[in-house]
Amino acid sequence: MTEEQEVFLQHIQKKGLKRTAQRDLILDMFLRTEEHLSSEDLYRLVQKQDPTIGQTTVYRTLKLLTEAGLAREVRFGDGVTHYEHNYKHQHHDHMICSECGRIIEFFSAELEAIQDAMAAKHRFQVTQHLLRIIGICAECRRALREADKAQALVGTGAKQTSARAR
Amino acid sequence: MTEEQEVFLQHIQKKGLKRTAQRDLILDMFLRTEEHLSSEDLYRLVQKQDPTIGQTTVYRTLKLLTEAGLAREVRFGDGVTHYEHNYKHQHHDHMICSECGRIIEFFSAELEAIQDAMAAKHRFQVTQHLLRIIGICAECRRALREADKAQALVGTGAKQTSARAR
DNA sequence: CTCAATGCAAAGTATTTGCACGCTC
DNA sequence: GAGCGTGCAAATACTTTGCATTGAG
Repeated sequence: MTEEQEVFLQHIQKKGLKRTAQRDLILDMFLRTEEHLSSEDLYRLVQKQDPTIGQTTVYRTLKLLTEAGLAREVRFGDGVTHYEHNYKHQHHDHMICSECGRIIEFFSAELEAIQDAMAAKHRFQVTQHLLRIIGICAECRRALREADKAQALVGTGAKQTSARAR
Repeated sequence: MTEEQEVFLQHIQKKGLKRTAQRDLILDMFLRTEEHLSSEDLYRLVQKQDPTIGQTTVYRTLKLLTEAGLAREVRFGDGVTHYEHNYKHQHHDHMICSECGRIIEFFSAELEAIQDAMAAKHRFQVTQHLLRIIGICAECRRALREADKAQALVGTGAKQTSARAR
């Protein structure tokens, strides 16, 4: 039994809820995945193990995991709620590449400190914070540069877009 | 004709689009409002001036304003897209009170600098960034403290929620 | 006179809820 | 056994799309 499972059980019991095979499986699949999962993603993973499980249960269980402090909701702005590990995981922020969708996690103690200072200045009691940097990752930048180079060699006036919208 | 209207017209023309009474009105109402508007909010405002205008047009025009650089999409995580002024407005971030929904805008040059430094470290080219601090604002904190105090005086075991969910 | 814009209704997404049945505690 | 949990379908909330009509350039 992992520490996370302990935490989950304790939360379950404290709230007078029940342990079920579905919840166990969903937690298990969630823990195995070190990525940002949407409910849909997790649903698909869980389905492979037990096709009878319902989408609704995954939604509900993710809420439960969030309450228990095991998961954290992250919204990247595409209308889908993603979840990531939150138990004994240091808080971190995200850079999102608008070209390839890659997500880079990073952490800066300075950043955290300044955020806290700003909050204190407004006598605002922080519950959580979320920082999202959107832009173009190193690889996509290189790819784009090469595309432009190729383009320059062709030297025609043909309109080709080297940058794409998301 | 304000500068913003110029910008809008230029964008319209550059893209071979057309100027319409609806677009003018929507832009006008948007400019008059120094708040974070959802499409729904703006729709209601615009309706007062011209009840024949459709929700769809407001959605479409807000996208247009965003393209033109006049508006900026902000998602606070409640599933609704909000828009705020973006033309010659300094970038700023938000603290959101989970009790009353109040939104406090703030800016920190240090914060911006560190974000840029973090991005540079990952050779990530920043397009935009978004920082959201969620917590409890000064007023709600005070209200909650007072509620707790009153509660303590009563001294009963009666369950009263001093904190509310959103 | 052409093509974009509009408004409506319908379709899409993502998520939540009502409900009858099944399973923990 | 009592009540929570489950899966389904339906509902909801926000946003986008198809389409016929209207209107700008």
